Amino acid sequence: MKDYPDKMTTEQARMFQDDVLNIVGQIPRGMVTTYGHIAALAGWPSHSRMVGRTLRYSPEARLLPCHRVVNVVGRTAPGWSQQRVLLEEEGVGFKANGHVDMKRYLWEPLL
DNA sequence: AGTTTGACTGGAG
DNA sequence: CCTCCAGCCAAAC
Repeated sequence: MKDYPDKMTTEQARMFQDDVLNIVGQIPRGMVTTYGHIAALAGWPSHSRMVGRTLRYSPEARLLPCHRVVNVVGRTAPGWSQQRVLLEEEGVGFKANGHVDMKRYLWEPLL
């Protein structure tokens, strides 16, 4: 029994990236979600890193609220200080350590 | 075809 | 709370 997922085909990778972008477009204003949640919702729970890569390099991501994606502890993306500003503008609160207060602002997409 | 690289994650110290 | 560190895995080298 396979207890690990199959390696992605390039076709599956393409679909995964489409799903990621669609999911990001659904994050409500003033909320955030995580790379892991998005990967799981797209059907590949172990591909959180690929979610990050998709948002970083996909041109379409520019048109989406990708600033609403943070890591599992509420950490904003490395080298993108504007992300915090954008989130605070829509009311997302940060803790003293510079992380999003996930207790209040995490949006968990319905499966 | 082998190695390195991350917008990641969970756990250890 | 913070800093490694191992595991992760498609992509880029």
